[in-house]
Amino acid sequence: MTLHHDIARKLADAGIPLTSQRLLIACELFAEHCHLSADELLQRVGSLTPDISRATVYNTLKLFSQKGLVQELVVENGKRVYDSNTAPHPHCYNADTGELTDVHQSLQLAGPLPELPPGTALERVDIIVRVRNVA
Amino acid sequence: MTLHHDIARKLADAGIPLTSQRLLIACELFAEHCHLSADELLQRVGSLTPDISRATVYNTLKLFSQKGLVQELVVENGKRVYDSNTAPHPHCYNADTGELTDVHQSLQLAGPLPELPPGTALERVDIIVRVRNVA
DNA sequence: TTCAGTTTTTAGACACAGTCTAAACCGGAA
DNA sequence: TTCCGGTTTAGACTGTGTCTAAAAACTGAA
Ligand SMILES: [Mn+2]
Ligand SMILES: [Mn+2]
Ligand SMILES: [Zn+2]
Ligand SMILES: [Zn+2]
Repeated sequence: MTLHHDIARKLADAGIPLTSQRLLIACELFAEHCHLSADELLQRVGSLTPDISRATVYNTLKLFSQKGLVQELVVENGKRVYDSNTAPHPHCYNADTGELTDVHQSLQLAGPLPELPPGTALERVDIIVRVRNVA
Repeated sequence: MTLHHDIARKLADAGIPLTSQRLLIACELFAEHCHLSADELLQRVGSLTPDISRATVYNTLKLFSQKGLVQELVVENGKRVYDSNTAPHPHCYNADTGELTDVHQSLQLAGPLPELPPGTALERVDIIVRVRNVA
Protein backbone atom coordinates (compact mmCIF):
# COMPACT_ATOMS: atom_id res chain seq x y z
CA MET A 1 0.00 0.00 0.00
CA THR A 2 2.40 2.65 1.21
CA LEU A 3 5.06 0.97 -0.90
CA HIS A 4 3.10 1.74 -4.02
CA HIS A 5 2.59 5.29 -2.88
CA ASP A 6 6.28 5.74 -2.14
CA ILE A 7 7.18 4.47 -5.56
CA ALA A 8 4.55 6.58 -7.27
CA ARG A 9 6.02 9.63 -5.56
CA LYS A 10 9.52 8.58 -6.53
CA LEU A 11 8.54 8.46 -10.19
CA ALA A 12 6.62 11.72 -9.96
CA ASP A 13 9.60 13.45 -8.40
CA ALA A 14 11.69 12.29 -11.33
CA GLY A 15 9.14 13.67 -13.78
CA ILE A 16 8.03 10.25 -15.00
CA PRO A 17 4.28 9.84 -15.67
CA LEU A 18 2.86 6.86 -13.86
CA THR A 19 1.65 3.81 -15.74
CA SER A 20 0.74 0.37 -14.50
CA GLN A 21 3.74 -1.15 -16.24
CA ARG A 22 6.18 1.35 -14.75
CA LEU A 23 4.72 0.79 -11.31
CA LEU A 24 5.18 -2.98 -11.56
CA ILE A 25 8.73 -2.64 -12.80
CA ALA A 26 9.59 -0.06 -10.15
CA CYS A 27 8.15 -2.29 -7.45
CA GLU A 28 10.45 -5.10 -8.51
CA LEU A 29 13.43 -2.76 -8.63
CA PHE A 30 12.95 -0.75 -5.45
CA ALA A 31 11.51 -3.32 -3.08
CA GLU A 32 15.05 -4.20 -2.13
CA HIS A 33 18.53 -3.28 -3.28
CA CYS A 34 19.20 -5.42 -6.32
CA HIS A 35 21.26 -5.82 -9.46
CA LEU A 36 18.94 -6.98 -12.24
CA SER A 37 19.38 -7.44 -15.95
CA ALA A 38 16.55 -6.58 -18.29
CA ASP A 39 15.78 -10.23 -18.95
CA GLU A 40 15.83 -11.18 -15.27
CA LEU A 41 13.39 -8.37 -14.61
CA LEU A 42 11.27 -9.41 -17.57
CA GLN A 43 11.10 -12.91 -16.16
CA ARG A 44 9.99 -11.63 -12.76
CA VAL A 45 7.23 -9.39 -14.03
CA GLY A 46 6.33 -12.06 -16.56
CA SER A 47 5.20 -14.34 -13.77
CA LEU A 48 2.66 -11.68 -12.84
CA THR A 49 -0.55 -10.90 -14.68
CA PRO A 50 -0.80 -9.35 -17.08
CA ASP A 51 2.56 -9.75 -18.76
CA ILE A 52 4.63 -6.74 -19.73
CA SER A 53 6.26 -6.71 -23.12
CA ARG A 54 9.99 -7.03 -23.54
CA ALA A 55 10.23 -3.67 -25.31
CA THR A 56 8.56 -1.94 -22.39
CA VAL A 57 10.97 -3.46 -19.88
CA TYR A 58 13.93 -2.28 -21.92
CA ASN A 59 12.42 1.16 -22.52
CA THR A 60 11.50 1.60 -18.89
CA LEU A 61 14.92 0.62 -17.60
CA LYS A 62 16.56 3.07 -19.97
CA LEU A 63 14.12 5.78 -18.90
CA PHE A 64 14.72 5.12 -15.20
CA SER A 65 18.44 5.18 -15.82
CA GLN A 66 18.28 8.49 -17.70
CA LYS A 67 16.23 10.01 -14.90
CA GLY A 68 18.72 8.86 -12.29
CA LEU A 69 16.46 6.33 -10.55
CA VAL A 70 18.75 3.39 -11.24
CA GLN A 71 22.39 3.01 -12.18
CA GLU A 72 23.39 1.15 -15.29
CA LEU A 73 26.35 -1.19 -14.80
CA VAL A 74 28.35 -3.20 -17.31
CA VAL A 75 30.72 -5.70 -15.83
CA GLU A 76 30.49 -8.65 -18.17
CA ASN A 77 29.79 -8.67 -21.85
CA GLY A 78 26.36 -9.29 -23.23
CA LYS A 79 24.52 -8.27 -20.12
CA ARG A 80 23.58 -4.87 -18.80
CA VAL A 81 22.68 -4.68 -15.13
CA TYR A 82 20.59 -2.11 -13.31
CA ASP A 83 21.47 -1.21 -9.75
CA SER A 84 18.67 0.16 -7.59
CA ASN A 85 21.24 1.83 -5.38
CA THR A 86 22.27 5.04 -7.12
CA ALA A 87 24.79 6.06 -4.49
CA PRO A 88 28.39 5.54 -5.61
CA HIS A 89 29.60 2.25 -4.17
CA PRO A 90 32.10 -0.36 -5.29
CA HIS A 91 31.10 -3.82 -6.47
CA CYS A 92 32.51 -7.30 -6.21
CA TYR A 93 32.23 -9.48 -9.30
CA ASN A 94 32.78 -13.23 -9.26
CA ALA A 95 34.11 -14.03 -12.74
CA ASP A 96 33.30 -17.73 -12.28
CA THR A 97 29.70 -17.47 -11.15
CA GLY A 98 28.82 -14.08 -12.64
CA GLU A 99 27.52 -12.98 -9.24
CA LEU A 100 27.60 -9.24 -8.62
CA THR A 101 27.47 -8.03 -5.03
CA ASP A 102 27.92 -4.76 -3.22
CA VAL A 103 31.04 -3.86 -1.32
CA HIS A 104 29.67 -2.18 1.75
CA GLN A 105 33.00 -0.79 2.81
CA SER A 106 33.59 2.43 0.92
CA LEU A 107 36.73 2.09 -1.19
CA GLN A 108 38.15 5.58 -1.52
CA LEU A 109 40.80 6.48 -4.01
CA ALA A 110 44.06 7.66 -2.51
CA GLY A 111 45.10 10.95 -3.98
CA PRO A 112 43.29 13.17 -6.46
CA LEU A 113 41.59 12.08 -9.62
CA PRO A 114 43.68 12.22 -12.75
CA GLU A 115 43.36 15.15 -15.10
CA LEU A 116 40.38 14.43 -17.33
CA PRO A 117 40.64 14.67 -21.11
CA PRO A 118 39.88 18.22 -22.30
CA GLY A 119 36.22 18.90 -22.98
CA THR A 120 35.00 16.21 -20.62
CA ALA A 121 33.44 16.18 -17.16
CA LEU A 122 33.46 13.43 -14.58
CA GLU A 123 30.42 11.19 -14.51
CA ARG A 124 31.50 8.67 -11.90
CA VAL A 125 34.29 6.29 -10.96
CA ASP A 126 33.50 2.59 -11.14
CA ILE A 127 35.47 0.30 -8.87
CA ILE A 128 35.01 -3.40 -9.45
CA VAL A 129 36.78 -5.99 -7.31
CA ARG A 130 37.09 -9.06 -9.51
CA VAL A 131 37.37 -12.40 -7.72
CA ARG A 132 37.48 -16.06 -8.74
CA ASN A 133 36.51 -19.23 -6.94
CA VAL A 134 39.49 -20.89 -5.32
CA ALA A 135 40.37 -24.29 -6.73
CA MET B 1 62.36 -8.31 -38.22
CA THR B 2 63.42 -8.25 -34.60
CA LEU B 3 59.82 -7.36 -33.81
CA HIS B 4 58.68 -10.68 -35.17
CA HIS B 5 61.37 -12.47 -33.21
CA ASP B 6 60.41 -10.67 -30.01
CA ILE B 7 56.79 -11.62 -30.51
CA ALA B 8 57.66 -15.21 -31.36
CA ARG B 9 59.60 -15.46 -28.12
CA LYS B 10 56.74 -13.86 -26.21
CA LEU B 11 54.34 -16.52 -27.44
CA ALA B 12 56.84 -19.30 -26.84
CA ASP B 13 57.40 -18.11 -23.26
CA ALA B 14 53.65 -18.30 -22.73
CA GLY B 15 53.59 -21.86 -24.09
CA ILE B 16 51.68 -20.93 -27.24
CA PRO B 17 52.75 -22.73 -30.43
CA LEU B 18 53.49 -20.28 -33.22
CA THR B 19 51.30 -20.07 -36.30
CA SER B 20 51.18 -17.46 -39.03
CA GLN B 21 47.76 -16.28 -37.89
CA ARG B 22 48.86 -15.88 -34.28
CA LEU B 23 51.93 -13.98 -35.35
CA LEU B 24 49.89 -11.53 -37.41
CA ILE B 25 47.40 -10.97 -34.61
CA ALA B 26 50.15 -10.58 -32.02
CA CYS B 27 51.94 -8.05 -34.24
CA GLU B 28 48.82 -5.94 -34.39
CA LEU B 29 48.33 -6.21 -30.63
CA PHE B 30 51.86 -5.70 -29.37
CA ALA B 31 53.26 -3.16 -31.84
CA GLU B 32 51.94 -0.46 -29.55
CA HIS B 33 49.82 -0.26 -26.43
CA CYS B 34 46.24 -0.50 -27.63
CA HIS B 35 42.66 -1.36 -26.67
CA LEU B 36 41.13 -3.37 -29.49
CA SER B 37 37.87 -5.24 -29.86
CA ALA B 38 37.80 -8.52 -31.74
CA ASP B 39 36.06 -6.94 -34.71
CA GLU B 40 38.43 -4.00 -34.87
CA LEU B 41 41.32 -6.43 -34.88
CA LEU B 42 39.59 -8.56 -37.49
CA GLN B 43 39.23 -5.51 -39.70
CA ARG B 44 42.92 -4.67 -39.34
CA VAL B 45 44.23 -8.10 -40.18
CA GLY B 46 41.52 -8.39 -42.83
CA SER B 47 43.21 -5.66 -44.86
CA LEU B 48 46.26 -7.92 -45.03
CA THR B 49 46.65 -10.97 -47.19
CA PRO B 50 45.60 -13.58 -46.66
CA ASP B 51 42.57 -12.89 -44.50
CA ILE B 52 42.19 -14.52 -41.12
CA SER B 53 38.84 -15.98 -40.21
CA ARG B 54 36.62 -14.42 -37.61
CA ALA B 55 36.64 -17.57 -35.48
CA THR B 56 40.42 -17.56 -35.34
CA VAL B 57 40.54 -13.95 -34.20
CA TYR B 58 38.09 -14.71 -31.40
CA ASN B 59 39.87 -17.95 -30.44
CA THR B 60 43.28 -16.33 -30.47
CA LEU B 61 42.24 -13.38 -28.34
CA LYS B 62 40.70 -15.73 -25.80
CA LEU B 63 43.86 -17.85 -25.82
CA PHE B 64 46.13 -14.83 -25.37
CA SER B 65 43.91 -13.63 -22.55
CA GLN B 66 43.99 -17.01 -20.78
CA LYS B 67 47.78 -17.09 -21.09
CA GLY B 68 48.10 -13.61 -19.61
CA LEU B 69 49.40 -11.89 -22.75
CA VAL B 70 46.50 -9.45 -22.93
CA GLN B 71 43.89 -8.23 -20.49
CA GLU B 72 40.21 -8.55 -21.26
CA LEU B 73 38.18 -5.45 -20.43
CA VAL B 74 34.43 -4.83 -20.46
CA VAL B 75 33.30 -1.25 -20.09
CA GLU B 76 30.33 -1.01 -22.41
CA ASN B 77 27.86 -3.63 -23.46
CA GLY B 78 28.22 -5.53 -26.67
CA LYS B 79 31.93 -5.06 -27.00
CA ARG B 80 34.83 -6.82 -25.34
CA VAL B 81 38.15 -5.03 -25.50
CA TYR B 82 41.65 -6.45 -25.26
CA ASP B 83 44.36 -4.39 -23.61
CA SER B 84 47.93 -5.12 -24.64
CA ASN B 85 49.12 -3.67 -21.34
CA THR B 86 48.70 -6.38 -18.72
CA ALA B 87 49.97 -4.30 -15.83
CA PRO B 88 47.17 -3.12 -13.52
CA HIS B 89 46.28 0.43 -14.52
CA PRO B 90 43.08 2.48 -14.40
CA HIS B 91 41.16 3.53 -17.48
CA CYS B 92 39.20 6.54 -18.58
CA TYR B 93 36.00 5.87 -20.54
CA ASN B 94 34.16 8.55 -22.47
CA ALA B 95 30.52 7.45 -22.38
CA ASP B 96 29.66 9.76 -25.29
CA THR B 97 32.34 8.75 -27.75
CA GLY B 98 33.08 5.26 -26.47
CA GLU B 99 36.78 6.12 -26.36
CA LEU B 100 38.84 4.15 -23.86
CA THR B 101 42.18 5.59 -22.76
CA ASP B 102 44.75 4.81 -20.15
CA VAL B 103 45.12 6.77 -16.95
CA HIS B 104 48.85 7.01 -16.56
CA GLN B 105 48.68 8.25 -13.01
CA SER B 106 48.33 5.23 -10.74
CA LEU B 107 45.10 5.46 -8.80
CA GLN B 108 45.66 3.61 -5.56
CA LEU B 109 42.88 2.63 -3.25
CA ALA B 110 42.98 4.22 0.17
CA GLY B 111 42.79 1.60 2.88
CA PRO B 112 42.71 -2.16 2.59
CA LEU B 113 40.63 -4.20 0.21
CA PRO B 114 37.29 -5.38 1.55
CA GLU B 115 36.90 -8.88 2.85
CA LEU B 116 36.31 -11.10 -0.17
CA PRO B 117 33.38 -13.54 -0.27
CA PRO B 118 34.35 -16.89 1.25
CA GLY B 119 35.88 -19.34 -1.20
CA THR B 120 37.12 -16.64 -3.57
CA ALA B 121 40.48 -15.11 -4.35
CA LEU B 122 41.27 -11.69 -5.75
CA GLU B 123 41.80 -11.52 -9.50
CA ARG B 124 42.21 -7.78 -9.94
CA VAL B 125 40.58 -4.45 -9.19
CA ASP B 126 39.23 -2.52 -12.15
CA ILE B 127 39.04 1.25 -11.81
CA ILE B 128 37.20 3.06 -14.58
CA VAL B 129 36.88 6.84 -14.60
CA ARG B 130 33.74 7.57 -16.58
CA VAL B 131 33.51 10.97 -18.26
CA ARG B 132 31.11 12.72 -20.60
CA ASN B 133 31.58 15.49 -23.12
CA VAL B 134 30.68 18.89 -21.68
CA ALA B 135 27.70 20.55 -23.33
C1' DT C 1 -19.93 12.39 -23.83
C1' DT C 2 -17.33 12.85 -27.90
C1' DC C 3 -13.37 13.41 -30.31
C1' DA C 4 -8.77 14.60 -31.73
C1' DG C 5 -4.00 14.64 -30.43
C1' DT C 6 -0.43 12.78 -27.74
C1' DT C 7 1.99 9.38 -25.18
C1' DT C 8 2.74 4.63 -24.10
C1' DT C 9 2.78 -0.15 -25.06
C1' DT C 10 3.28 -3.92 -28.01
C1' DA C 11 4.74 -7.78 -31.35
C1' DG C 12 7.86 -8.94 -34.22
C1' DA C 13 11.61 -7.99 -37.31
C1' DC C 14 16.18 -6.72 -37.09
C1' DA C 15 21.32 -5.84 -35.81
C1' DC C 16 25.29 -7.35 -33.75
C1' DA C 17 28.84 -9.65 -30.73
C1' DG C 18 30.13 -13.88 -29.61
C1' DT C 19 29.83 -19.22 -29.58
C1' DC C 20 29.68 -23.71 -31.58
C1' DT C 21 30.32 -27.47 -34.91
C1' DA C 22 32.08 -30.26 -38.18
C1' DA C 23 35.07 -30.44 -41.89
C1' DA C 24 39.34 -28.96 -44.07
C1' DC C 25 44.00 -27.96 -43.32
C1' DC C 26 48.74 -28.18 -41.66
C1' DG C 27 53.14 -29.86 -39.82
C1' DG C 28 55.88 -33.05 -37.59
C1' DA C 29 56.97 -37.89 -36.48
C1' DA C 30 57.14 -42.69 -37.73
C1' DT D 1 54.37 -41.61 -47.68
C1' DT D 2 51.14 -42.04 -44.11
C1' DC D 3 49.36 -40.92 -39.85
C1' DC D 4 47.75 -37.92 -36.21
C1' DG D 5 47.07 -34.14 -33.13
C1' DG D 6 46.47 -29.40 -33.16
C1' DT D 7 44.76 -25.39 -35.86
C1' DT D 8 41.90 -22.89 -38.94
C1' DT D 9 37.73 -22.17 -41.27
C1' DA D 10 32.80 -21.19 -43.01
C1' DG D 11 28.67 -20.88 -41.59
C1' DA D 12 24.89 -21.85 -38.54
C1' DC D 13 23.39 -20.58 -34.22
C1' DT D 14 22.48 -17.99 -29.57
C1' DG D 15 21.53 -14.18 -26.66
C1' DT D 16 21.12 -9.22 -25.75
C1' DG D 17 19.51 -5.18 -27.19
C1' DT D 18 17.32 -1.91 -30.90
C1' DC D 19 13.92 -0.41 -34.19
C1' DT D 20 9.45 0.15 -36.41
C1' DA D 21 4.90 0.62 -37.15
C1' DA D 22 0.51 -0.26 -35.39
C1' DA D 23 -2.62 -0.78 -31.41
C1' DA D 24 -3.92 0.91 -27.11
C1' DA D 25 -4.38 4.10 -23.45
C1' DC D 26 -4.47 8.51 -21.88
C1' DT D 27 -5.57 13.78 -21.93
C1' DG D 28 -8.04 17.83 -22.41
C1' DA D 29 -11.03 20.61 -24.96
C1' DA D 30 -15.52 21.09 -27.14
MN1 LIG E 1 3.28 -14.74 -17.83
MN1 LIG F 1 40.75 -8.80 -47.01
ZN1 LIG G 1 25.09 -2.05 -6.05
ZN1 LIG H 1 45.12 0.07 -20.94
